[in-house]
Amino acid sequence: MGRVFGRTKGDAFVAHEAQKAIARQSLLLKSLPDQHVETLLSHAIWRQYDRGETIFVQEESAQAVHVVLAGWVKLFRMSPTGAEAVVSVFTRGESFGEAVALRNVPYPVSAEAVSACEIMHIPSPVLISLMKTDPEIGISILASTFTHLHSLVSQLEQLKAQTGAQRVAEFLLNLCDCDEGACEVELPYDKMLIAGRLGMKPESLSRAFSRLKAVGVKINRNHAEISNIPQLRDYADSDPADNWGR
Amino acid sequence: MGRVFGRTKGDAFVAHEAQKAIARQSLLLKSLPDQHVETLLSHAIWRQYDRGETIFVQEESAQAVHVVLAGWVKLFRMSPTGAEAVVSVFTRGESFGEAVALRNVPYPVSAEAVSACEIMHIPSPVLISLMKTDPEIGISILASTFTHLHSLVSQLEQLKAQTGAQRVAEFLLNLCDCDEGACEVELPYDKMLIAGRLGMKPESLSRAFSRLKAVGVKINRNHAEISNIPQLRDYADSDPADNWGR
DNA sequence: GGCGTCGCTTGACTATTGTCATGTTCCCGG
DNA sequence: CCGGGAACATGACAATAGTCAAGCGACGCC
Repeated sequence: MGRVFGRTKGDAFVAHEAQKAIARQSLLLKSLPDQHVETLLSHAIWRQYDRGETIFVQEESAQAVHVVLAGWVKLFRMSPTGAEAVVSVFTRGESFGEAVALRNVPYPVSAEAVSACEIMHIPSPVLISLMKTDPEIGISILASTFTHLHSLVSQLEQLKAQTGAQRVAEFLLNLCDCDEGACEVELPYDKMLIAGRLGMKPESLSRAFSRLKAVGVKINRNHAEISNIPQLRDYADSDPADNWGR
Repeated sequence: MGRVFGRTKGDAFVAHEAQKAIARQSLLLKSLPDQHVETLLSHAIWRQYDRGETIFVQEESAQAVHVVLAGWVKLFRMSPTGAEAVVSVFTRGESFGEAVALRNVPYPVSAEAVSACEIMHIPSPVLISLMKTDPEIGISILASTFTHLHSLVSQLEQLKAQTGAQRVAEFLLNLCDCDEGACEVELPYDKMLIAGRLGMKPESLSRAFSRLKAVGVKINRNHAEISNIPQLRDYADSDPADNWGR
């Protein structure tokens, strides 16, 4: 199998139109003029990764921006003691590594495929040279970066101000399309990862799910039923200090 | 007093050279060509704020990038229940609001002066027009933004992987100049804010300080003595699960 | 088709943190 | 110099989350 760079980091493939279409719809590219998009697509490196494969590791220096076309990718940090902190989880149409790629600094996190993945890598020199011809590209990159910044801020707020069960409730609510009545959703990746993403242990996640039964949530394998969305939202935003019935 | 825009948001003042010098050394400006720096300085709005004064609030739309010249500023989020989550605390030479200013989107956080402050505001139109002439500006802004991103990632890791006392230990270590032997530092702002910044209640911070006595830390008012920096670092990075002597 | 691994759940126990109440000290304004 | 209030410390208690251990069940591999 053709290993690019001779490293065991993903197998190269040739992009089909369907894959390019996904890339075009990504937050990073969708607001750029077509001409630039085509340039970027034609210089991109396309790879697929198996579940568990490493995409890059902390401290490695950044050479590309990554756009997920299919599958799920987690960004995480290892603390000196070996504890893993999941920083974010990305899927189809999302991109990461923007701010790092342009500065040639080391990644602050590691990235790993948590399911089979297809990823498009845009080499940073391509991006930089294009940016010199059109500052609009810079704005686009800033937009993506800001989205990440925003999501990190939200996570911080949640960790600091909510209990585990409440964070799980918000997680479920984000999965729902509708915003009232009942809803059924599939959990997008396994519970161990969900636990990590929400800053808790798998055991605590299990218990959080049990607790949510009281506010009309039923979990079966990776399938979740929410009987009353507003009720769940109330729970998620309620003050843990108030003695909520229970 | 001359309220700019007729709002009660800071008093305008005319910048002295000393203040401009601080601005020039800020991460945001220091790598830019002199010519651009002068343009930005000459278009900047200079204001001072009293302790407790609001600089901007969440949801307000961003119109400028902010550079702290003196004093301390906190960025925080209010959860629906009224709990406050401190996202970051900035001081002399640091800037915030870069990513938001360029997109004209609402701030995800509120900003408040926690001590008397002097702040330089660079209106975003000035920045944007300059960016169109020189994409290097975009890179500079991305650099600042990346620094914030990185610090948020570190905070997330700490919150997810360390106990309160360990976070306090890291906080103290960041305050030290030296990296071995003993050290004395002043706590830069009051303990309530430190507690917020580290994601805990003031009571927990008090207890964390007591605990740190066991690893050679003495706190007296806002003065801290660390008798052995490597020992403290070991403590901060040790695994809470291991039964560390105690 | 059996079997082992791994993800997941549950229970018992411990540790950490938040909450509430109380008391001290310090700072600021009369 | 004397209150009054805010910041801070401390104790008792409750709630929450982590740890350890055991057990279940699905999936893949031989």
